[in-house]
Amino acid sequence: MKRPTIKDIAAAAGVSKGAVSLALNGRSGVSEQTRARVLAVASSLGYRPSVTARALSSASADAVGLVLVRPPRALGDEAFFFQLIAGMQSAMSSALLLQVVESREAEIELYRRWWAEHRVDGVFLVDLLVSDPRVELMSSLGLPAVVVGGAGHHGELASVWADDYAAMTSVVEYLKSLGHRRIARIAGLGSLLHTVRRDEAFASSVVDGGASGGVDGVVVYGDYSAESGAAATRELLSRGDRPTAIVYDNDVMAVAGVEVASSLGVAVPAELSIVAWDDSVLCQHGRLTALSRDTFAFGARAARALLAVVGGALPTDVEDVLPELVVRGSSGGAPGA
Amino acid sequence: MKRPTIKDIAAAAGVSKGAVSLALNGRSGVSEQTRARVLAVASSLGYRPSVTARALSSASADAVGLVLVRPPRALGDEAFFFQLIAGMQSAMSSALLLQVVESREAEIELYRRWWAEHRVDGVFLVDLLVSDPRVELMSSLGLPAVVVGGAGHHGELASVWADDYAAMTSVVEYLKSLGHRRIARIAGLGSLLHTVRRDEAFASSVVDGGASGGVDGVVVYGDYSAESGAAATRELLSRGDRPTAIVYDNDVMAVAGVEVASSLGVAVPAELSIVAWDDSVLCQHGRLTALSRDTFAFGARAARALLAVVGGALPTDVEDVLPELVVRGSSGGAPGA
DNA sequence: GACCCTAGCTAAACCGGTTTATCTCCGGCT
DNA sequence: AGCCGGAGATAAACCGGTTTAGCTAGGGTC
Repeated sequence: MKRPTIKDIAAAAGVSKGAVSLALNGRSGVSEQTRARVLAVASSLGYRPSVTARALSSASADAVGLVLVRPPRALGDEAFFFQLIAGMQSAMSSALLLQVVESREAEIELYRRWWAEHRVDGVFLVDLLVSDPRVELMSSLGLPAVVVGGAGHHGELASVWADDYAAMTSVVEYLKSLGHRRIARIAGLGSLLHTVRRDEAFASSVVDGGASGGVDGVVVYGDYSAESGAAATRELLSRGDRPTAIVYDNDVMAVAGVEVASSLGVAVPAELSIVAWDDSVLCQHGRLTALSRDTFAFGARAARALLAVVGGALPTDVEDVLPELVVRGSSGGAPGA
Repeated sequence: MKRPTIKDIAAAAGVSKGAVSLALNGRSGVSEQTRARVLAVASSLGYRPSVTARALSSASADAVGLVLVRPPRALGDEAFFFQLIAGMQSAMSSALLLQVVESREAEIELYRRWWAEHRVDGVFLVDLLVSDPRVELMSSLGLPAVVVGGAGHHGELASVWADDYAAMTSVVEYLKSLGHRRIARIAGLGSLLHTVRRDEAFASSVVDGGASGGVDGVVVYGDYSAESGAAATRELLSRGDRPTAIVYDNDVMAVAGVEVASSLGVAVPAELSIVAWDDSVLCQHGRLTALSRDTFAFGARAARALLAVVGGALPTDVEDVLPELVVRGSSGGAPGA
């Protein structure tokens, strides 16, 4: 009652192991007649190839990898990643090898190992850094990879990204059009590429003269946690010339910001407009104006891109649809405007 | 510059492959002197064993599995699972093989395959059903497994669980003490074991005479989605004798319930008290009274239990701490009480 | 001195596939 | 008739480990 192996099929079909392998993989070297017989025997025996054995002789591993570098406890609140993972899975029939590690060094070591052992066919690269060493690593290893969320082109790698620059510009323009002249930004980790992109867009559209003239823009950095969002908001709101609008880099920080504002007696949106990046159940329920994108679909797109690269396709850059600003109750005209 | 294999070490240390294997795995059959030499050579060469090859010869696979049966898109909003996964990872050094499938049959097929190929050392079983076929399957396969969240004892399997019965009872008692006499419950999938447990506890404590006497209790089933929570709430609130308190089986449905209540002009908590199961950022920000437990720690505990079973320990049942009711703004005295 | 046991090691089989080298047979061409 | 080429198949090597059978040398026992 053991699961049948290629050897059993060979015996049952009266051919050699090698012939069975060729037949099953649709390669030439066996007659159509033999191939048909082998396939028949295989299916009648309920044969399923062993991914483990196959991986050992340097073929497909039937899995792709994702490594997240985070303090594990902080991860659970980030709905973004889970949405992304769910989306990836929806477009893949293979399994996802997931591991959370503490350091970038451990991450790199893991890639080396997984690839050397053919445990994965390819990997997703998230949280791209400015001049990220992983890009070079993938090329030198020859490990198929897709950069997820890092705008622009990265060496020889495929990437799937959304235009953070344009999105940030649209948010600032929206706020300016409402009469805001002191706009703040509570950013995420400054080491991440997309943070830098957003910084650039923010800086550029803030100083941009245009019809509305330049405005005052200040940036404070957080780490996506509610605590850091609250602290940053508190700092901004306690200034003499406090901003009339704040753009947050994620939903958790934005929600924390709303809390702080209300506890300080600052009315939202009458005295302070709040915009969150990345929509979620949290924003929907909190009625937060948010930059919304379909993270699930984004994940699915990333998975398809990775499968293509694994399949030998030339790496391409896929731009996701532009995040759309969903206006809810947390934003409005500037006070006195 | 290829990664060194056991063969390279053998050559460098001047012994056979077999001796190297014995030495590295701390097994008897080699002298301490030889072992030391082999270990020295191995570390100087930066040797890392190949999990793939090792798995093939029926040893450790250095990974554990988790299969989720869900429509993938619905998954992303369930912070619970991601918290759980993050917690699991925090207590494991091995990777997690994660796959989302559409059907229970596919799930079972996956367990068979993963185990036959030694792709995993063990699996987590979540969303336990009433008389779940997986329990029997694990025993017959001999696949180490831990039941996560299914109260009670399951065949020969280890389990990690929280006392849903006691928790539900405490919620109902709390509501009764506030004067509520018509209490409803919006449950999750009726096929899940923990739903049944909560049903039993709910039914029992609702009819329980005690000091406060019996109360009216009705149960409606949802599927954890915001839509189903909203629909169920709408149904309950449009009844003639609408409940004055509703207990939800998860956070997403509870939050949707708050929305519906306010859209129907039913004041929370003045006219309707709402209690959510499983606390989350969502509940915290929505100021929902919720049954809170540390899902992250729960996941970590489950991981440790699985590692123990994989390591050959006798399966045990570990009871998690009792979920604690965190009272926030969504619950209060019954109207007119 | 014959016998047995054991520690310490080697050679080889094995896990379940893929891949390469080799062998045979058959047909076509000159 | 002799030679070549290719199709179809097989045997064997290989991937990187684990495991078992077997060999050798040394020590203890009677």
